Amino acid sequence: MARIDTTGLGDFIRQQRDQAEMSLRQLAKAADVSNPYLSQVERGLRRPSAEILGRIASGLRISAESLYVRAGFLHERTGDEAVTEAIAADQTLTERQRATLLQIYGAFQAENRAHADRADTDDAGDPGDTDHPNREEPR
Amino acid sequence: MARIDTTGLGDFIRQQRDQAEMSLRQLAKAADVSNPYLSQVERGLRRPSAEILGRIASGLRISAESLYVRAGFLHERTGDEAVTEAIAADQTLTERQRATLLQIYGAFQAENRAHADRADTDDAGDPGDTDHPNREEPR
DNA sequence: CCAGGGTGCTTGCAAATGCAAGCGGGCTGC
DNA sequence: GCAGCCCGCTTGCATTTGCAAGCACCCTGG
Repeated sequence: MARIDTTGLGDFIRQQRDQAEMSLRQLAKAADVSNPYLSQVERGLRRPSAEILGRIASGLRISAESLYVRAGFLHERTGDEAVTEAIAADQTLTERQRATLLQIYGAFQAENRAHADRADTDDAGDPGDTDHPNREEPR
Repeated sequence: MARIDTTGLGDFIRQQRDQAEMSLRQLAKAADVSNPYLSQVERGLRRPSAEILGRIASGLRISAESLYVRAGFLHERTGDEAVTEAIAADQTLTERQRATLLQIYGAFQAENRAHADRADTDDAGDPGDTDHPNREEPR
């Protein structure tokens, strides 16, 4: 009983597979992975390599990143981390432009924090009533 | 025989290691990976698992993502994709703030494009792969 | 000269990955 | 009944990962 215990990853995969209403063999074929191995992965008996993980992700039509995060190969990034990192890493911007963006971003966050602090009493100004679900559609 | 040909990943790691002025053994220790194995990885003889890859990334003080991209486990996201996605997905901002940031970002890019256009005509769209891998700035 | 430490590389070997083949069981239709 | 086709799971087994130990080489310095 080599209890490898990658549970969470396997559960997640199975959950996604159920949600997509695919059988284990269907996903195995779509992901180009043998069905016995996929079965073992889903039950946490085996720890799939990154390549297999990527294929499973593509078979599930989800981003590989989410699986890597689930597998613990990539640490989850909260929204603000993602933004600051992405901006800092963007080589298409000049250093000054990056700094400007980061500054504005920080100001927005500070503003929101201040708002949140005195949330209940004073709610003048920003009518944050409806946030339109814009085109960001997870596929 | 088994020419695995993960070249590009190994070269990238060695290049980053050189740039950080670390010896192979130093990086091996920092990454908690055996030095023979790291040597083989750098020469493209072995294909490291995601876990080892993550450890190497941490030893190099670079993001794990860049290594995954290099290893072909994650498709590359150009800087602007990453930024726009991150901003659009950030739920700590109001819709208006997101729109503002995206607008500013777009303006910066347009500005840079204009600059690049009248800078020189030869450099076509090729994103130079070896220039600046996204090295995170220590804050 | 040669101990001591540095560099990277080669060599077996335990352990893990990933698969082909096969197993038991549940349906449907002939 | 039973042939055919699904479902998921178990079982060997070739291949690969990743490491401990050891090799050859280059510097310093006592």
